[in-house]
Amino acid sequence: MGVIEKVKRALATVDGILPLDQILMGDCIETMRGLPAKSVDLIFADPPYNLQLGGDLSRPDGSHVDAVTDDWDKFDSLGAYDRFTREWLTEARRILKDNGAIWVIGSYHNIFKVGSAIQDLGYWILNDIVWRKANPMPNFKGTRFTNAHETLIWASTGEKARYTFNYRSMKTLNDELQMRSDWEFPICGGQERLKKGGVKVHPTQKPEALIYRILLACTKPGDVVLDPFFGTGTTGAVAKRLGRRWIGIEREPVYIEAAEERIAAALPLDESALTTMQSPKAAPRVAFGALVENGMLVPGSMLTDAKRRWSAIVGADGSLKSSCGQAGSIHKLGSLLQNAPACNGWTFWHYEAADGLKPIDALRQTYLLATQI
Amino acid sequence: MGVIEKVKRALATVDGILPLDQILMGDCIETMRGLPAKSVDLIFADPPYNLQLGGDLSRPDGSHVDAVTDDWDKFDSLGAYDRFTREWLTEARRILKDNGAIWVIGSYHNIFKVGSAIQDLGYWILNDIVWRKANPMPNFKGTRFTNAHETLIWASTGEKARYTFNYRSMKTLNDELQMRSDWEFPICGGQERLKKGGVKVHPTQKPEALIYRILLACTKPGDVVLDPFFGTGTTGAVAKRLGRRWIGIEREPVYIEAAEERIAAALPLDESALTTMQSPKAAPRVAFGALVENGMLVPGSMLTDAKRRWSAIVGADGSLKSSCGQAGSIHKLGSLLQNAPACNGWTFWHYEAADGLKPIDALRQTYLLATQI
DNA sequence: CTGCCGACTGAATCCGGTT
DNA sequence: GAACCGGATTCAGTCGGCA
Repeated sequence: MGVIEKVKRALATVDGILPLDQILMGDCIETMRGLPAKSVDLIFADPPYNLQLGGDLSRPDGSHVDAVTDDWDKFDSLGAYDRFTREWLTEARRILKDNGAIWVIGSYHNIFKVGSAIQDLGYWILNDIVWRKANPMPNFKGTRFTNAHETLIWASTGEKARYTFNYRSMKTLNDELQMRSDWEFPICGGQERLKKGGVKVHPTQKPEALIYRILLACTKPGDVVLDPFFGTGTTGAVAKRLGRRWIGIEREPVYIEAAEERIAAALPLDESALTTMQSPKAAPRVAFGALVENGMLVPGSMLTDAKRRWSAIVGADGSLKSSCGQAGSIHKLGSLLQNAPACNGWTFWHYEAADGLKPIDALRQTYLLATQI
Repeated sequence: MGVIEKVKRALATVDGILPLDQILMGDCIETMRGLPAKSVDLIFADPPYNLQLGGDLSRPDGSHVDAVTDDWDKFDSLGAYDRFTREWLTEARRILKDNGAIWVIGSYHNIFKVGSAIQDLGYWILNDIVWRKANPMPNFKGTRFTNAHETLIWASTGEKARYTFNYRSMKTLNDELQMRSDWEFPICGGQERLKKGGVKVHPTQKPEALIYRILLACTKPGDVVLDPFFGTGTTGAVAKRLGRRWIGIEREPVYIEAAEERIAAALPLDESALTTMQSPKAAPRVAFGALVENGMLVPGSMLTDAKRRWSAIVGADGSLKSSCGQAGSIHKLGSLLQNAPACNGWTFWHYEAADGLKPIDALRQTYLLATQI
């Protein structure tokens, strides 16, 4: 640990001052002990899964599967993993504000231990969320079902605790349907996947779209998000983009270095580039929010109707806000402004393209083309 | 309990004879204790979820836990549910054959306790499966994500245990793609939903399609399926349709009555429909040498791989010899040349047919057809 | 510049019968 | 029970090379 980190941790401990927008190098549990009680709004945690892989695995074509063999995923026994889980979850609950909440992601290897501990420690589960992978690794030997999803648990600090849930944002993001407990995203790859010398920096980097949705749903701008298993800093990068404050805890200097660089390059929303995220596999129906989530339309950009009589600003959740303060989905705001009973937002709203005004439906078509074929 | 049931249970206990295709009335755990060890092939269990609903929780002895009003009670109910879960899962493991398996369905209220117990008791989790509800109940208050799925756990009796998985059947069922761990079905309604006087008989009747896929994937015709929380007998009805034997345990006479009626009306599929896609493993083994013996390949002829990178000469004994002097079976030489841990010689090696290069597996298929019919 | 083809890859508890 | 060895087994997507 460097001098600066030591000073930061000392400050955090003695004065109750949070080391915001920083990575604390060190052991997860020990470092959490140095953070003040009831001080953060949200915790996102991607702990080791305790995979217990047997021998090598090869594909039908004979090539070798690159497994997660890192030391940080090794535990002596199921009991040891259980104790580790309960220890960090205990610290997490101490650090959370009363109205805070926690998200934990895992697979069947560990999520039942995590969920069980969460319940035992007095948290109150609000939902379990399924991340359906659009492109999971197949089961090469044909011995089981393709392991095509991971599970997230969302819990408040207790049964009576209040918590943040931006219901409208989620509904708008999902094209005016309630957001369900099953979410589909592709695994993290392509440009988004951090590499060094052509080799992936971290074996289990999570997609930004996943964290984006969580932070959008469960935090307000300015809220403090703690990630005790920071890795290469997906949580930090998304928090910065969304105007949230963040704290990361990470043990491995290699990951920290990659994360620092990555977060420094991340742009807050109104400046962020068009291609920050990978396209997800498209559902037949495209939610307007998906275009925003995937960077095809930048939050803060302006839409108008074809004759530029009305204009509106795109929100981070895929909502639109007009200059006179009205807001809603693309369809709802269109009908409001025109004082019409209904409106097809896809053809009504236009964006400024390089070669002139175009309906946002063109973006939807592009999106479909990019993701369907 | 009627006299007949008593006699049946006595038989099961004393003689190790299974009471097949019958509903045993009684407490789940107590009745399971009367069944012989290592006697059933599959257990499907839909235990009560009633963890956080206050007074609905039943203790293992059948008594009801009072409404949860304070922390002490909450801990007590959580602990009571945990003990109940571990008790019935312990009996289940005793009853299962070594090569048997168990499926349990639950929601976030109970599935983490169930999964944790399954791991602690020595079962080996094979997959967790997500049932995505096509038509879930919305979250009326808008306070959380729509709870649109339930989770199933599939586990064998231990890490090294064999288990049944009809891979080909599942792949065929899924349009020639591996079956994934996320399944979509509508909730049980319409004609399928059992009603009496317009009121649903059971509050949580599961769709037959769900059980159908499970039994098709994890049992063979004639296998014995036990459902310790039989309810209105979905497991029995599907088992009968699919030509599997079944045993149900249920406490409530109302459910039993509905189940008996329902199962009596269920029609078995005829045998031809039960013939599912076979794994190649089930086909008789053909020695490569047999093809040579039968003149389908002439000793001295040349085989190559699909890209003609390697070639070898067929020996009179069905061995292959490469130009660089290496020799062995079709599999061994394939792996040697490629420097791979393993190789399926049937698909690796090709012969020169009239219409181009073909895998020698085609010859095997011809041979099988000629000798089987 | 585009389009096609091949190589590569991702949190994976990944074989089974016979000697 | 260990060792042997026959032989079954993959989906979606990205990226680079080449025509």
